[in-house]
Amino acid sequence: MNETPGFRPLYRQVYEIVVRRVVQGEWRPGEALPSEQNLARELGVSQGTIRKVLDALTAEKVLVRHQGKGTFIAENTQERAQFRFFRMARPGGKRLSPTLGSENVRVRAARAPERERLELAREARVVEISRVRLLDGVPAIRELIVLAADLFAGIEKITELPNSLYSLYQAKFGVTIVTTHEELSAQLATADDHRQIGVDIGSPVLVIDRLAVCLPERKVEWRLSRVRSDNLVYAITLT
Amino acid sequence: MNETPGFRPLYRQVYEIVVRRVVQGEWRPGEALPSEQNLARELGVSQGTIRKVLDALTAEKVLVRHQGKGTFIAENTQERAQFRFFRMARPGGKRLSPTLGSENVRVRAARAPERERLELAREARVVEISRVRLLDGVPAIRELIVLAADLFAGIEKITELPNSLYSLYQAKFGVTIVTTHEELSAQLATADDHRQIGVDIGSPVLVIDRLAVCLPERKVEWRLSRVRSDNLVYAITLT
DNA sequence: AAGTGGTCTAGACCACGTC
DNA sequence: ACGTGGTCTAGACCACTTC
Repeated sequence: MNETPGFRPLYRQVYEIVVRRVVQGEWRPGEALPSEQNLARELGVSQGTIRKVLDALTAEKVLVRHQGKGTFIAENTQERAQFRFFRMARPGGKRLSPTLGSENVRVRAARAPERERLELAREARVVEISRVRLLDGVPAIRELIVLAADLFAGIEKITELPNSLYSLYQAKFGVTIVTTHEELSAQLATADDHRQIGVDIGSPVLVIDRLAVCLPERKVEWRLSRVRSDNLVYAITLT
Repeated sequence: MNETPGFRPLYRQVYEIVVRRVVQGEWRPGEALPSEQNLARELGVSQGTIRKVLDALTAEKVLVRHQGKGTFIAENTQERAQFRFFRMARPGGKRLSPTLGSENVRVRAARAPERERLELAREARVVEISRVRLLDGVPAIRELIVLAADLFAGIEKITELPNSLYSLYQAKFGVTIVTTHEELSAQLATADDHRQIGVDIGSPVLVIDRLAVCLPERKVEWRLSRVRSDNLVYAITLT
């Protein structure tokens, strides 16, 4: 008579404990966690069990481990965040990093489609960021970003937003993006595209509709990017 | 004085042994491998070590494991291969499965760009497959597929190619695709696009340039897909 | 009941980085 | 020399499947 209706392995519980402590900011980005031995003793489990947890969080890119040094909170540094979630490249090769063109930030009430995508309450507010980014100095991307305002209080007061917003989210607001869902399509350039990124009206643009999810599972950012498609590709490896 | 110039952990060597046996077809797709205990004994390592290897191959989707039953060679069934490497969907939701429109297969000498992409010798031959695929019954995708002919001898004699070629590659030619590199861009529909998938000339199409890599690392397929972009997206989750 | 993968432990030793 | 993560082992027990 073994019912075991809700069997949950020990490492699962330990995983949740560690995640909670990471999310609460017990260790800052770049800082080291206690060693495996110490964590194991502290939580009353064996080294093998805590190891399984730390390895899982490393696979999720929440932690980084260095043999001989320790286990650290992963830093969403500019470069790292860039190469992880920004996937534009030249055909056949070199990954690109965008630089900032112009930007515009405002806080306003959420509209219906935004509430739906971000799963917000009726009276919720959002931060809207619209900006133009350059590739090799040429205007190439239009971005419209919508954030759940409750998580990013005061972001509109930051004058110069960094290149990679995800490192800002982590450093200033404690929001770690771990997953994004993207939908790509091809569309024709509009008059606005022409004005902002200089493409001819009716030329092809790649449109990326992205929903970003943070560590304690929550949808926090909706981003629409329109990218000029001349001599430029979205590069991805599936495994 | 410990030089350890080429230190390689035991599980690495075991991994290569198991991969070799899988590639040589010692077990057929769907068939069970020996149990962990038996494999461990056979290879002279502990259960923990063989376990690490089998878990890695499971992560690579080469094996599938079922508690209480055993470890099996993963089958690239139609549905599975579809959902793994075919990423078209309706906006906001439902993944789609294509069906076959028309197809055309021929074997010919490799051209220069094909030799370069597939890393083929000067005198190599390739299989060229061009086909049109339907989504919900409507012509939607033009595919041009180029294969290294030496691995797929006789494929041109197969009259009706299956929906997912990757399951065919595995079942009939022992080629297991494990990775693909894709480059996406937006382009304008050509006269050929109009003829074959019915889009207006000058409307936007999503172009996917894919290079597929099989298990003992080798580039085996180059595929160019042109997809109509009305009410259709390429859906992907980044982690 | 028997066999499989999944979990968990305790302990040993190794490679790496730092002091 | 020391502490860290990385590897490897041996053994126990658990949950799941099949007979």
